[in-house]
Amino acid sequence: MLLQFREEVEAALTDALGALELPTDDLGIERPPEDVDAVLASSAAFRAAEAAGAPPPAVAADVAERIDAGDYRLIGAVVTQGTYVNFLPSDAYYEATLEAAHEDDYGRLDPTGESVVVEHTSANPTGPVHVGRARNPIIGDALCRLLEFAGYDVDRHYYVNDAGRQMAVFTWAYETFDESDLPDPERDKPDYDLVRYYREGNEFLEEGPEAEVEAAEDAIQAIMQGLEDGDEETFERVQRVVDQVLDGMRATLQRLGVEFDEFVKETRFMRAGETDDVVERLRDLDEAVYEEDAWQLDLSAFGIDKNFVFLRSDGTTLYTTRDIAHHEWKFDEYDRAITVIGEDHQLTFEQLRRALELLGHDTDRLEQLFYSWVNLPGGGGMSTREGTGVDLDELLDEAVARAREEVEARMDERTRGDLTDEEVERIARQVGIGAVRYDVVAKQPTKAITFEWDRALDFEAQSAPYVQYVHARTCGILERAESVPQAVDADALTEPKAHDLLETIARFPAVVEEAAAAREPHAVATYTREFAETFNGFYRECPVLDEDVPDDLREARLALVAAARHTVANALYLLGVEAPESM
RNA sequence: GGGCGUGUGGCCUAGUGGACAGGGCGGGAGGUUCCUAACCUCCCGAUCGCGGGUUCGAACCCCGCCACGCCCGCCA
Repeated sequence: MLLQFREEVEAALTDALGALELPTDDLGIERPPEDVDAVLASSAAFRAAEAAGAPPPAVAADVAERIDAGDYRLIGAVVTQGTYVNFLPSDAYYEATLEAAHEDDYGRLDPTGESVVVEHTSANPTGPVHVGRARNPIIGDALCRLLEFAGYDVDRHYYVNDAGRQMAVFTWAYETFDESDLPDPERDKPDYDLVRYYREGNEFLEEGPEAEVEAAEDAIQAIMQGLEDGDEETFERVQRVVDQVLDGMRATLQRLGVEFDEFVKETRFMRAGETDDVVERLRDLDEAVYEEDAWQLDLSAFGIDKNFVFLRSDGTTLYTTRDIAHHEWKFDEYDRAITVIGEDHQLTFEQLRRALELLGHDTDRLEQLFYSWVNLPGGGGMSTREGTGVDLDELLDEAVARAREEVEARMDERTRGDLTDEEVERIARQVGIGAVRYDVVAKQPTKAITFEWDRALDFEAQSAPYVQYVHARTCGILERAESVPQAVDADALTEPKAHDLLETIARFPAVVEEAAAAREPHAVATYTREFAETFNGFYRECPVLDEDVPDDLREARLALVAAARHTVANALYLLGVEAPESM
């Protein structure tokens, strides 16, 4: 309802400033500090003071004077506080909020008619997903949920790098080494099984006897050439490895609640000839240069000193060359393309963007969301090839185990019956996985983070369980009440804490709109925290089911709790954090 | 050396031009015969990396510097 309130405030301010012959280009609408009793405020008087030839507070008073709250449905009163013009809500504002949030899908915005493909994760199918990469699926999936909720038509893609040198090495290693020479897999999953060959192969290439390494390089080269030439048998050999590893990785991502609409393989753009076509067109560009037997693009006009090599001297293409074909396909199929990608790919992505621009594409349709790496304490990075780091499976196991301990520790203090084993397991899973996702999604992606068990799995305040607990509380109340009233009178809700809660609920659709527009899922996490705090304030001061509560008040408070439940459930959904009905 | 990013109490973090910088962790003091205490209340604690500039007003914009991260491969 805040969105509608804002529209009224805009209209009111525009009219008032216009009537006073003051500029209306910057209305200065903002959200006031917590202790100010207004939904929105305007700081326009600061800037209008000079034009008005009067001190700012006097201008604010004039503006407020000009606005008749009675002309508006949602604005209850307009008051000044110093230079600020504050807009207070009407009874109808609370009424309308309660009514809107009665719906299960409260906060969902109207379809925009715009299609967008979000590519995220896209980790090379070389082995188990580790924590260093875990930011990508978590941020990417939250972004997808957010955009979809905000009315976009979203497709989720995982781009599979199945054609690079890495995969050629992997395929060669898989076909060359014998399982009996490898260590036992860390888990009974195909990605853990196969990564042993990949690691063994890389080690061999680095430290093996020179002559044998040379022979291996020939074999690897043959695989790459086979892919480039569209050789079916080579494709199948590589796919045998790729598909197995991918199955394992997909299973891990599924534990996190992350799923995709499509796994797009880069070989697809080689088989049908799109990549060759891209090479042709790049070669025809004025910026194309042929140096040291390789075709390159001179991007110095864009401030990129490093030449972008798009065709190796051996005639094979590079990752980014294939990615150009991939993105041309995205441009054909979707209105917008967003890629969630590690900051270490910034230069490559810039080269991709510029190349696409030179090929005549409108690259404003291409967006990227960079996140920085997760490091290990002590400064080490995580590498699949070297086998360093913490596997995502390991993190999730540990998270659930710690959550289980927490649930069991709280069993003794429970005032309401024991939990069954299934319930303990369900809560542990929801809380453990939720804590991991929340911890990652709540932070700005550009900030570097260092992985620490205790911090990642802290179930105290400002974590998923804190918010999940609020959801469980709403469910607890509603379950006991048995029925939620259909039509209620919001006028019965007079306490400040009830109004605070309604105002916070009213903000939700605006939070969705702004977070989606800015591509900032973490803003939703910030909101859930504020929401939980506000709900707990209401919970403390406004009993719902107490015998002393009169019927009409009880009904109104029940409706408010139902509205709160829909809001927090949807907010958690956007973050990919499950909303337990009890915990 | 160049490019991109980050710098907010002891630690983590929100806040991209406006009302005393908001939370959490930690430390201290309290709260439950009452809808789930994974909760709440109060207290302790900040030269918003440093220096300049723009502005009525700067954590936020501009310039310089410092620190840290990432990139600068015919890898992905």
